Amino acid sequence: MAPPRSGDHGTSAIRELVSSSLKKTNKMMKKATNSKSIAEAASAGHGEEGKKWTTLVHNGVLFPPLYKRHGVKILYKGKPINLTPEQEEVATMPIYQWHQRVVEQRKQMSRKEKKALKEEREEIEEKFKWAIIDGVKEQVNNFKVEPPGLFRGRGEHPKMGRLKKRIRPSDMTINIGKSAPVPECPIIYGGERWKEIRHDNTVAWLACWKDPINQKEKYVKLAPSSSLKGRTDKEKYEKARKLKDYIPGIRAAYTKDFSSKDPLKKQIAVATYLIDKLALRAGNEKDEDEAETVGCCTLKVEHVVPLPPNTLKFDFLGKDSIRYQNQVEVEPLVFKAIQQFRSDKNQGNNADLFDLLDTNKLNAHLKELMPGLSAKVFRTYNASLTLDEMLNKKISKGTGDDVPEKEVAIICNHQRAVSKSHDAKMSKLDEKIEELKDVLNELETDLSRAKKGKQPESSSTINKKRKRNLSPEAIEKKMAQTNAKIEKMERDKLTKEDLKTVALGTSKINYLDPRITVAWCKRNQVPIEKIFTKSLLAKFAWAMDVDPSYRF
DNA sequence: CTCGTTACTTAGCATTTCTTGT
DNA sequence: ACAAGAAATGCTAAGTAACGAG
Repeated sequence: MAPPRSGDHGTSAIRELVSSSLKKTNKMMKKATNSKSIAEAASAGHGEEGKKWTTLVHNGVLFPPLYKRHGVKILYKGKPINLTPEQEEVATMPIYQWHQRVVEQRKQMSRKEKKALKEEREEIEEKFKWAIIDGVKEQVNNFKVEPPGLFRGRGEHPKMGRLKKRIRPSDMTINIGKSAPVPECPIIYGGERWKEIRHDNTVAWLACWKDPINQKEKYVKLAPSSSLKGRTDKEKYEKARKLKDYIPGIRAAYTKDFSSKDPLKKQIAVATYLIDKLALRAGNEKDEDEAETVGCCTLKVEHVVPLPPNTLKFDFLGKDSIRYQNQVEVEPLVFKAIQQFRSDKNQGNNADLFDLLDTNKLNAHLKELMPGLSAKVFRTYNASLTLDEMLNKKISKGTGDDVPEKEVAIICNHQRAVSKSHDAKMSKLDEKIEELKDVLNELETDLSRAKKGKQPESSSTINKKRKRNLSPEAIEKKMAQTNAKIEKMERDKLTKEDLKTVALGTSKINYLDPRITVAWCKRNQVPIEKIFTKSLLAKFAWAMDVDPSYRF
């Protein structure tokens, strides 16, 4: 029997790293692995309800270096002002040129210096990088404490520009196994204590603190490659697959409720329809001091415009203030319902479209239809099912004409800003295509001359070198190659333009059941490394042994 | 039921690293 | 050997959703 789950996750490289650094923590390991049998017993059966681990050992978190004074004074009414270190630190944050200079200095450093600095950094980080959970050494995701700075936020955030203050050990709660040594507070904070020490094995976090900007709890957790994360990720996809079995019934139920006399039922039905059909997010209520964004339940009248006979025009800012614009034909009853919801509201455009509804009620209703169902499951279901269908309908593999993930990214509205260099890249491609076309023209002249047994002309502006006297066949072959190059570049150009605002990575990380991809690779003899990066391979280690016939 | 709290996933963009063409 | 460009990773903000107290 394999040691606890270490065999089915992590690359050999990771394992090598692990074993080399294990020596240092050998003592702790011993203690942790001694309870292995308990851990196995827990995970073999169902374990205790809500229990995430039995033993947990880690070294806490790594704080950023304290601020180092530079002593440059700022002028106020022409006079230099004395600043306290704290004031100077904040004053330095908005000074763009100063930061540019720091960046420039770093660039100037030689390769060697950079490497040395990096190694030094890695040595410090090594200690915090790992946790031992139920006897297995796993990577910690975010062991570096977020440094202080000026808060930007996304979109029109009311708190933009606020100072995000430094996090200290006294802000930090540590969660760790009862028998594990409590990590020491860093000495630079001279005798400061952790805020609290907990031994809560019903949660997956190693440390937490309150974000000073939004007063929300933030957590230090294990990396996506960990078996704990892998397990929950797999469960997410299994739940989405279960929805597949329930979906006919769910659709029948909400279709029936489109004409319900109970107004709440009717709103739930229409909202569920939109979440199912358009993969909208649930839409929790938001505070005044957050950017004004919406999801399904928080849509306003102005966000959904009915265009007769049965089209809805959506236009609103969703998560991260990303604009959702879409125009879709809907069921006539849904169209009518939306018209009615809109006209019911006499407060105008800013009124809630689903005024009787919130995510609590919606999810409570979904739970009645399928155990564990909530709004977000529909996004996973929709994305994964779409990919599965795309990959299995196209028999003509490897044409490379279309990116199957694009469809999914568009459904989920995963967008990205057009890169600064996009236009430059496109014109460069154009240039190269023009060059190749010139080459082609010249080859054509050469060909007709060669056919008549003449030497090629050597007056080319492109190629000053004297040409070889090639046979017509050889020239034709060259022409075909050049043509193929041009066509490839034209295709590249099209896809590049097509995908310039589409973020393909988000769905790959969060919505697409990796087993679909792995199985497809197995069926088509495509190495999985071509599709998943190193970190995705680690994250999806649990999916690698899937049967080639797997369907979502 | 509502509200604040808690714990977790999902997200785009900045930064770093790798690859490629010269 | 190197710079430019592409790809990968890192960072942390911004969501979802469950839960418990009143």
